[in-house]
Amino acid sequence: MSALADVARMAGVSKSTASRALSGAGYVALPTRERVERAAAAIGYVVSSNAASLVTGQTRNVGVVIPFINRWFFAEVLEGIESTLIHAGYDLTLYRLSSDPEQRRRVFDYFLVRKRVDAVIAIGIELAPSEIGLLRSLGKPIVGLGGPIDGMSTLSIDDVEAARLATEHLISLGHRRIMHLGGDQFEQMDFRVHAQRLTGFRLALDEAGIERGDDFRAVPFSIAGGYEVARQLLSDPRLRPTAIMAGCDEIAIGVIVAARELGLDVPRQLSVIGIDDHDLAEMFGLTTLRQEPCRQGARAVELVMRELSTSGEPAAIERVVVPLVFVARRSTTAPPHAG
Amino acid sequence: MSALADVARMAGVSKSTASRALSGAGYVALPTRERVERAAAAIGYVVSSNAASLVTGQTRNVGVVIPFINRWFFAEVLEGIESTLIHAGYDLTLYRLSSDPEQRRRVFDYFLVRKRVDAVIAIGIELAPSEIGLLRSLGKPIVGLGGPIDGMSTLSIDDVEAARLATEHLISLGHRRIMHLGGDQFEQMDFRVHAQRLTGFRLALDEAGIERGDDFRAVPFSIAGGYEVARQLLSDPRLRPTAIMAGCDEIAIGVIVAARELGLDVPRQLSVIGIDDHDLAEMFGLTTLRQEPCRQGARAVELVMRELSTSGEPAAIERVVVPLVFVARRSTTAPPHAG
DNA sequence: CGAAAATCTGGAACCGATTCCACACCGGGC
DNA sequence: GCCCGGTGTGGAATCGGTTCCAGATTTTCG
Repeated sequence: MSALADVARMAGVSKSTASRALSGAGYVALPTRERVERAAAAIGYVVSSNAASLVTGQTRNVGVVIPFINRWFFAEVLEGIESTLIHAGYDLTLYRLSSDPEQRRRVFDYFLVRKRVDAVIAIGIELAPSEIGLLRSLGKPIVGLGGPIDGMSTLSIDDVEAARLATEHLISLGHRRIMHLGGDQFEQMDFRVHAQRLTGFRLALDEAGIERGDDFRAVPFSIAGGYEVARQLLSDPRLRPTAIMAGCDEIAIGVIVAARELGLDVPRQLSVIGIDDHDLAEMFGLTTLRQEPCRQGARAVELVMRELSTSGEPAAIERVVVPLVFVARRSTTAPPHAG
Repeated sequence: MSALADVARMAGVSKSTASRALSGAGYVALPTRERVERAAAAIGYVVSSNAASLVTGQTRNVGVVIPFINRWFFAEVLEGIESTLIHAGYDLTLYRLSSDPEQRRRVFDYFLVRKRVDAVIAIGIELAPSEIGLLRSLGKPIVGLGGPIDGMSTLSIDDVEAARLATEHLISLGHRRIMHLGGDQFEQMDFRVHAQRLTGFRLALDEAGIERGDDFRAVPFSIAGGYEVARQLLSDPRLRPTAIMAGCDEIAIGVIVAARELGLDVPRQLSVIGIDDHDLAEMFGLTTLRQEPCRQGARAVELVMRELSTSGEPAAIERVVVPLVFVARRSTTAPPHAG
C-alpha cells in the first residue's frame, strides 16, 4: 500500500529522486538521501520487485530444475546453489521435473519462460535442444550440472573416468573378481550416468586384461537398492566377487550393510568402493571418490552470474570438469587369497 | 520482445480484447478468440507475469522457508509442497533460513516482503510474532509446519505424544532400563521438538512408575550422530539400557548400526524404536511411528490455497495435528531377562 | 574570470499487462 | 416501436517503479 510516491511526498522530493536515493544509483545529495531513507523506514516501504522487474527486465531470480530433492547428491547441490544465490541477492525458484514429458513441457512453457527468471540451472537433467533453444532465444543463461550438454555451459565430473579410477583401485589391490552394482539404464536419470560408469568400469577391466564374466547388476540408486541386491548376490559363495565397485556411495553403503548381515567381513572378505563421498561414507569407513556437490552448486551459480553480468554476449560455452579426490578409508584391501 | 500489443496488432484487435481472449475472462467472440490465439502462437507470445502481477497484485508464487534441505524430513516435506504447488499452478521460491539472525532478517526484509510471494510456508521454523505480524500486515497467508505457532495456521504431529507412545511401546514390552537419544536442546531447531520429545519420554516413564536415572543423551539429529553416541554408550555393559527410544529414525538407525558393530543383537539384546518412518526404516527393520512429511507438505499447501482463495478474510487459524501410525517391525521385543 | 565539468533534482515517458467504462449491436418482451 | 439485457469490442487509466532528458546550481580549472 505504500508506494514510492508516498515516500517521495513524505520526504518532499520527486519520485525519481526517491528512486535514486533508495537504489543508490545516480546523484543524490547526502541530506536528501537521508531524508528519503528516513521516510521509507517510517512507513515501512519496500520496493515492488514486480514493478522494478517490469522496467529493468531483470528479476533477480534464478530458476532451478531438478529431478529429485530427496537424494543426497541433489539435496547437496541445491544447498550449494541456494547459499550462493542468496548471497548474490538472488531468489531461487524451484521446479522439480519428473519424467512425465507433459509435465515437463508445462514447466517450460508455463513457468520458465514467463520472464520470471533471469537464468536457469538444470541439475541432472539433459535439456533437449529445443528447450535450450527456447531459453537461449529469450536471452537467458543456462548452466547444466551433472553431465555435458551441447549448447550450454555445464559442470560435472567425468563419469567414465570416475568409474575407471575406482575400478583401477580395486585391481591394483589384486582383485580379479570384481562386480559393478550400478544404476539401471532405464531408471529415470539423464546423461546416461549409469551407462558411463559401467563403461568406465569395463574399460578398467579390459585394460587390466581381466576377462569379463557376470560382472554387473542393475540396482536402484539408493542404500536400500544396494542392500537388496547385495543380499541376494553375496549369499551365493560361488557368485560372490571379492570386490564391488558401486555406482554411488548409497549403493556401496547398502552393500556393506548387507555384507555385515551375512557375516562377511568388509574389507577382508569383500572390498567395496563407491563414488560420491556421501555424508555416511565416513561412518561406514567407505573408500570412495569425493565429488562435492555443494561446491558444484556454488560453482554453477558463479557461472550463471558471470553470464548474467556480461549479458548481451551469450558468453563462451564452458565445459567444466570437476576433479575427484580419492578418499581412502577402510572398506578396501587386498582380496582373501591374493598371492 | 513480443508483447501483447504485437499479438493484438497481428490479430487486428485491441490490447484489451487480446488480453481477454488469452486469459479467457470476459466476453470474446469465438472467431476473434481463435484469431488471437493463432497470432499468439505464431510469434511465440508468453505473458509477462511481472506485468500481470503488477496490476493484479497476485504473483502465483509461494515462498517456502526451511532450515535444511538435505535432511530426510525437510526434503520430503519440500517434495510434497513442490508437487502440490505446481499442480495448482503456483511457483515455489525457496529460502533457507540459517540460525544467523542477521541473515534471517535479510530474508524477511529483503526477499519475502517484496511482493514476490502471495503466501509463505514455514517449515520447522518458529516465526517470531514480529515476523508473523509483518507478513500478516501485508495480507499474506502463512502456514507453519513442524510445530504449533501462535497467530497462524500450523500443521504438525504432537511431539510429546509421539515420544510418549514410542516409550510406552517399550515399557509395555517389559523394558525398564530405557534411554532416550534425542536432539541437543541447543541444536539449531525451533519448536523445541527435542525438548518436547524428551518430555514425552519422561512422562511415559513417570506414568509407569519407572524411576529415572541416567536416561538421556544428546546427539546430533542424524544417522552418524546416533552411531557415534551409541558406540560409546553401548560398549559399556553396565551403562547399556535394554531399549533405546530414539528422537528420530535417523538416530535409531545409527544406533542399530552401532549395536551390530558391537555384536549386539537387535532386538534380542537391545530394542530400538524411532519416530518418522524414514526411507531406510524398512531395510533396518526399525519399529517406528510413521509421520508422512510428504503428505504434510501437500496439506500445508492446501491450507495456503484455501486462505488464498478466501482472500480478504484472514481465514480462521487452524491447528492441525497430524496423526501418527505405529509401524511394528523387527527392532523391538521383550528385554533379555524379562520375567 | 569565464567556460567546462560535475552534481543535484524534477518531469515525463515507459515497461506490459489488466480492467473499468463507454459504446455499439442484436434479439426479445411488452 | 421502444426499452432492456446480454454480447462483443476499443480507449484509457492504472499498477509501481526506473531512467532519459533537461534545467539549475555548484565546483573545477585553464
